[in-house]
Amino acid sequence: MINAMIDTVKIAKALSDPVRHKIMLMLAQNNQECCPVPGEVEGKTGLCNCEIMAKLGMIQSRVSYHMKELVEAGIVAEEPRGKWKMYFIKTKTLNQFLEQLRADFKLD
Amino acid sequence: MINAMIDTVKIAKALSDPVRHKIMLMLAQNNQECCPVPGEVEGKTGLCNCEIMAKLGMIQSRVSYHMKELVEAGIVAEEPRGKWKMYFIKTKTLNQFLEQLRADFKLD
DNA sequence: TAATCATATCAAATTTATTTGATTGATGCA
DNA sequence: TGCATCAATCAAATAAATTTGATATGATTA
Repeated sequence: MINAMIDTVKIAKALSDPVRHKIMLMLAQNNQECCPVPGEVEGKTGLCNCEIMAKLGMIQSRVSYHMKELVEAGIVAEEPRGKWKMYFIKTKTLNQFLEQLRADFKLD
Repeated sequence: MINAMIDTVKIAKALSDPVRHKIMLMLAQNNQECCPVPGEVEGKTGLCNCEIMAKLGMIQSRVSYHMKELVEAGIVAEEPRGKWKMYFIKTKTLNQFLEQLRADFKLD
């Protein structure tokens, strides 16, 4: 499979909102408590929408909006689990993002 | 000197605008043509405002606004050179930014 | 000093992003 | 089927970011 082009501006924008940053931290910590079937993608377990709502104390449509932004930026994967939806951090894409920045800005 | 705290959300926001991303790429390429005294910070040469305006074809106040955003995010340094102002990419801070993301998101 | 040049700042206009509450659609279960 | 649950979408409201043109500041030069 050919690597998708990394849109660094788009990913940076996804990470530039405090709510989404918190969500990413949560996803990275592999927490999952409320959903019956823990998911696994790239060796990581995921979170469902309901748990994110609970942890952040935010209403459903707000969480849904931000999850969509993260998915569209390509740094979060989603997978339906019955009427739930599990979200997973896309480690590979984030690594590519960092590599791209490293190359663009000539870092070490 | 103690390392300044890295505000990843703030830096991501700075990088999330296409104009600023272009500017960062330009700064990373060490170009400098129009200014009499090339600057040097962290081993990099810099760019003056006027050259950024010319390269991007943008008016002065617009460039000034974006440079301020980059400086306030901590990823660009500025240094007056007479009536010009030179800008430098802050490689160290960008490296710290990447390291922070790597740790936050448990990347390799 | 006066004029010029480079940049900063400001207010207004515009555009884009975020939040909310309501509604819809889809799934699972009684 | 009918009901309950979870998530997506929509429209409206709000907030934040960006752009522009005008003006101000500060340095250089004639």
